Amino acid sequence: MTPADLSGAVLAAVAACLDAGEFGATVPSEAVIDRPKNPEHGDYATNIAMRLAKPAGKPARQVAEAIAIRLRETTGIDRVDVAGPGFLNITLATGTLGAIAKDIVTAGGDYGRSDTLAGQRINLEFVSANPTGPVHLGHTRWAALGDSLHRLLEAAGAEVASEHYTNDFGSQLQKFGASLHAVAHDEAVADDGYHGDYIDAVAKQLVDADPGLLELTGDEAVAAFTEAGYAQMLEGIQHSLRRFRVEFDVWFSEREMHAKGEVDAALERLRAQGHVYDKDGAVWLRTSDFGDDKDRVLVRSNGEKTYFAADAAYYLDKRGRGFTRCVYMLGADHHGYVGRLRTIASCAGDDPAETLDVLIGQLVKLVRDGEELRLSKRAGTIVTLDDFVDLVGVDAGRYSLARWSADTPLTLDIAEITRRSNDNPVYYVQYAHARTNNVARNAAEVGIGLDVFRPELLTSPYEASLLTALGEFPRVVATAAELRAPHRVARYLEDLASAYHRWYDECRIIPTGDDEITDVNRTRAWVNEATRVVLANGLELLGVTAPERM
RNA sequence: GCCCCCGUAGCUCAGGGGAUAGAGCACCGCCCUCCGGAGGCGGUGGCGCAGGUUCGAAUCCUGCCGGGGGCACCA
Repeated sequence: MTPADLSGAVLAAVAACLDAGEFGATVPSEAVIDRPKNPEHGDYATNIAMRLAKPAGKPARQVAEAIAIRLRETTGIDRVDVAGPGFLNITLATGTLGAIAKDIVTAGGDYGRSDTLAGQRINLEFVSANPTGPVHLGHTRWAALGDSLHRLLEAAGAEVASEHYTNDFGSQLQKFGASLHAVAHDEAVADDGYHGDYIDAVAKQLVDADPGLLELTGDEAVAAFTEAGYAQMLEGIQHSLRRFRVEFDVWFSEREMHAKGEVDAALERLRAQGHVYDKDGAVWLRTSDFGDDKDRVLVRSNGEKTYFAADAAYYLDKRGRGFTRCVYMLGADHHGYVGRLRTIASCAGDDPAETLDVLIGQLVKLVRDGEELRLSKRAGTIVTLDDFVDLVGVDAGRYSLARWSADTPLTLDIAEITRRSNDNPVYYVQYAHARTNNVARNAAEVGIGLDVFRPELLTSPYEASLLTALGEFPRVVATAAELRAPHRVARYLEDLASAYHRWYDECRIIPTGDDEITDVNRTRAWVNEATRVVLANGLELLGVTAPERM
């Protein structure tokens, strides 16, 4: 019996109470099923009686007693106790609880998938690194979280496209090209140009590949460096991300959007909807109508379209492609943009609460030997995605970034996240997975396979806590997707690994010495396999490998 | 001045109204006749402050204090 089944049973019991006139209320749409922290409180608990107490006009414990009487008649439920202010503490019959092991093994890679977000078409934009520099540590946090979220949303049944917006249009790219040009000619780079060490390296690479670049003069020369540098950086960005196991469905070019006239079309559309006006030679969007503190410029008096205009067009483009929801993952330094994105949506006639989801990620710091590794493009000591992967590896890197909520500033200690011991959550979880494989191999050698399954034999409290933990997985995936919080999956896997290790210590799959192999051992092999499945599925959602041996 | 995020153990952080607030690090201990000790068990120690909503608040609301980040005809 899964938590979802149990929820249904509880609601049925409530309905039976209402039919019998025990109290007046309506049947809620769902019953919240908790896993109590204290094992004395049963396998599961629900607070439904306390929620119904008010509409019923009766004390919660009285409501609970009435529900408990009905619930006790449910097949598979061993005990129902009313406790505290009106909790219903439920203990399942051992065979009922254990049955889930077989369900999980049968479902295999599909276990954890659901249709809770079915029908949603989600555009998920993240990283969107400017092609004027490498992918840095801030992007890397989003790369790990964004790619995991992509996997999570799909697992929850949504149709998802992950997208990287490449800002390959406008003055920044030109400044980048001018900087490369200057360095290649041993000239000083402008103060507002690009200065990192990588500029020297890229300029040298470009010239080595095409010495003719140095022969060009004037605007043509800068343009050539701009294009060659852009191509080089974009390829580098794509390579770095792929190495980090991050895949994008769409690489969106701002330049192409301009070329197709989409930005002009967007301006016209907004103008037709009455939100655009001209003042001081510039074109403005009346964002103040939607809560912004002042209006924003779309086209400057010199005729150049602002980044904001492109963003408006980009949003309209996404909606035009049929996405019902646009998720933006932005760094904390861009949070001022949230309001303006909402305004764009409002001006376009959308309800931002329905179509827009902006996630703000706080900064990441990397610490080694108690000292912060500096992240500063200007100083040329930028920490890049590639540096990060070189230092800690893809698995430890992805896991360490994905296990923390995006909205807290994060400090990672390199020594801590690369340690190969149980101190380190990524190895702790991976080791648990390797251990399930190892146990299965050893079990197979002595003739214990997945043939006999008698769940009523799984009577240990360690088994109960492992089995209820396994049963949580689909709900964890669904809520993590809904809250856009991949770290919940990581935390869950750590809990699961812990429950597994404890169970492994207490409940042997392979008998000791000359002890005979029994159906208990055979049934436990299913529990071991179910755990393997869930750990593998969970790690897959995080983009972390699940090794069979370590 | 206005806006956003964050204040939970000595440190890094989990806890989307529920029972005795958790994990790792650090510190102090314990467990290998037995499926991998990359494991298990135990101890020390905490919700910034003040109100409010609720049967019940770390969680929701308000104010204050502290930290971070934003408020361009830049991107």
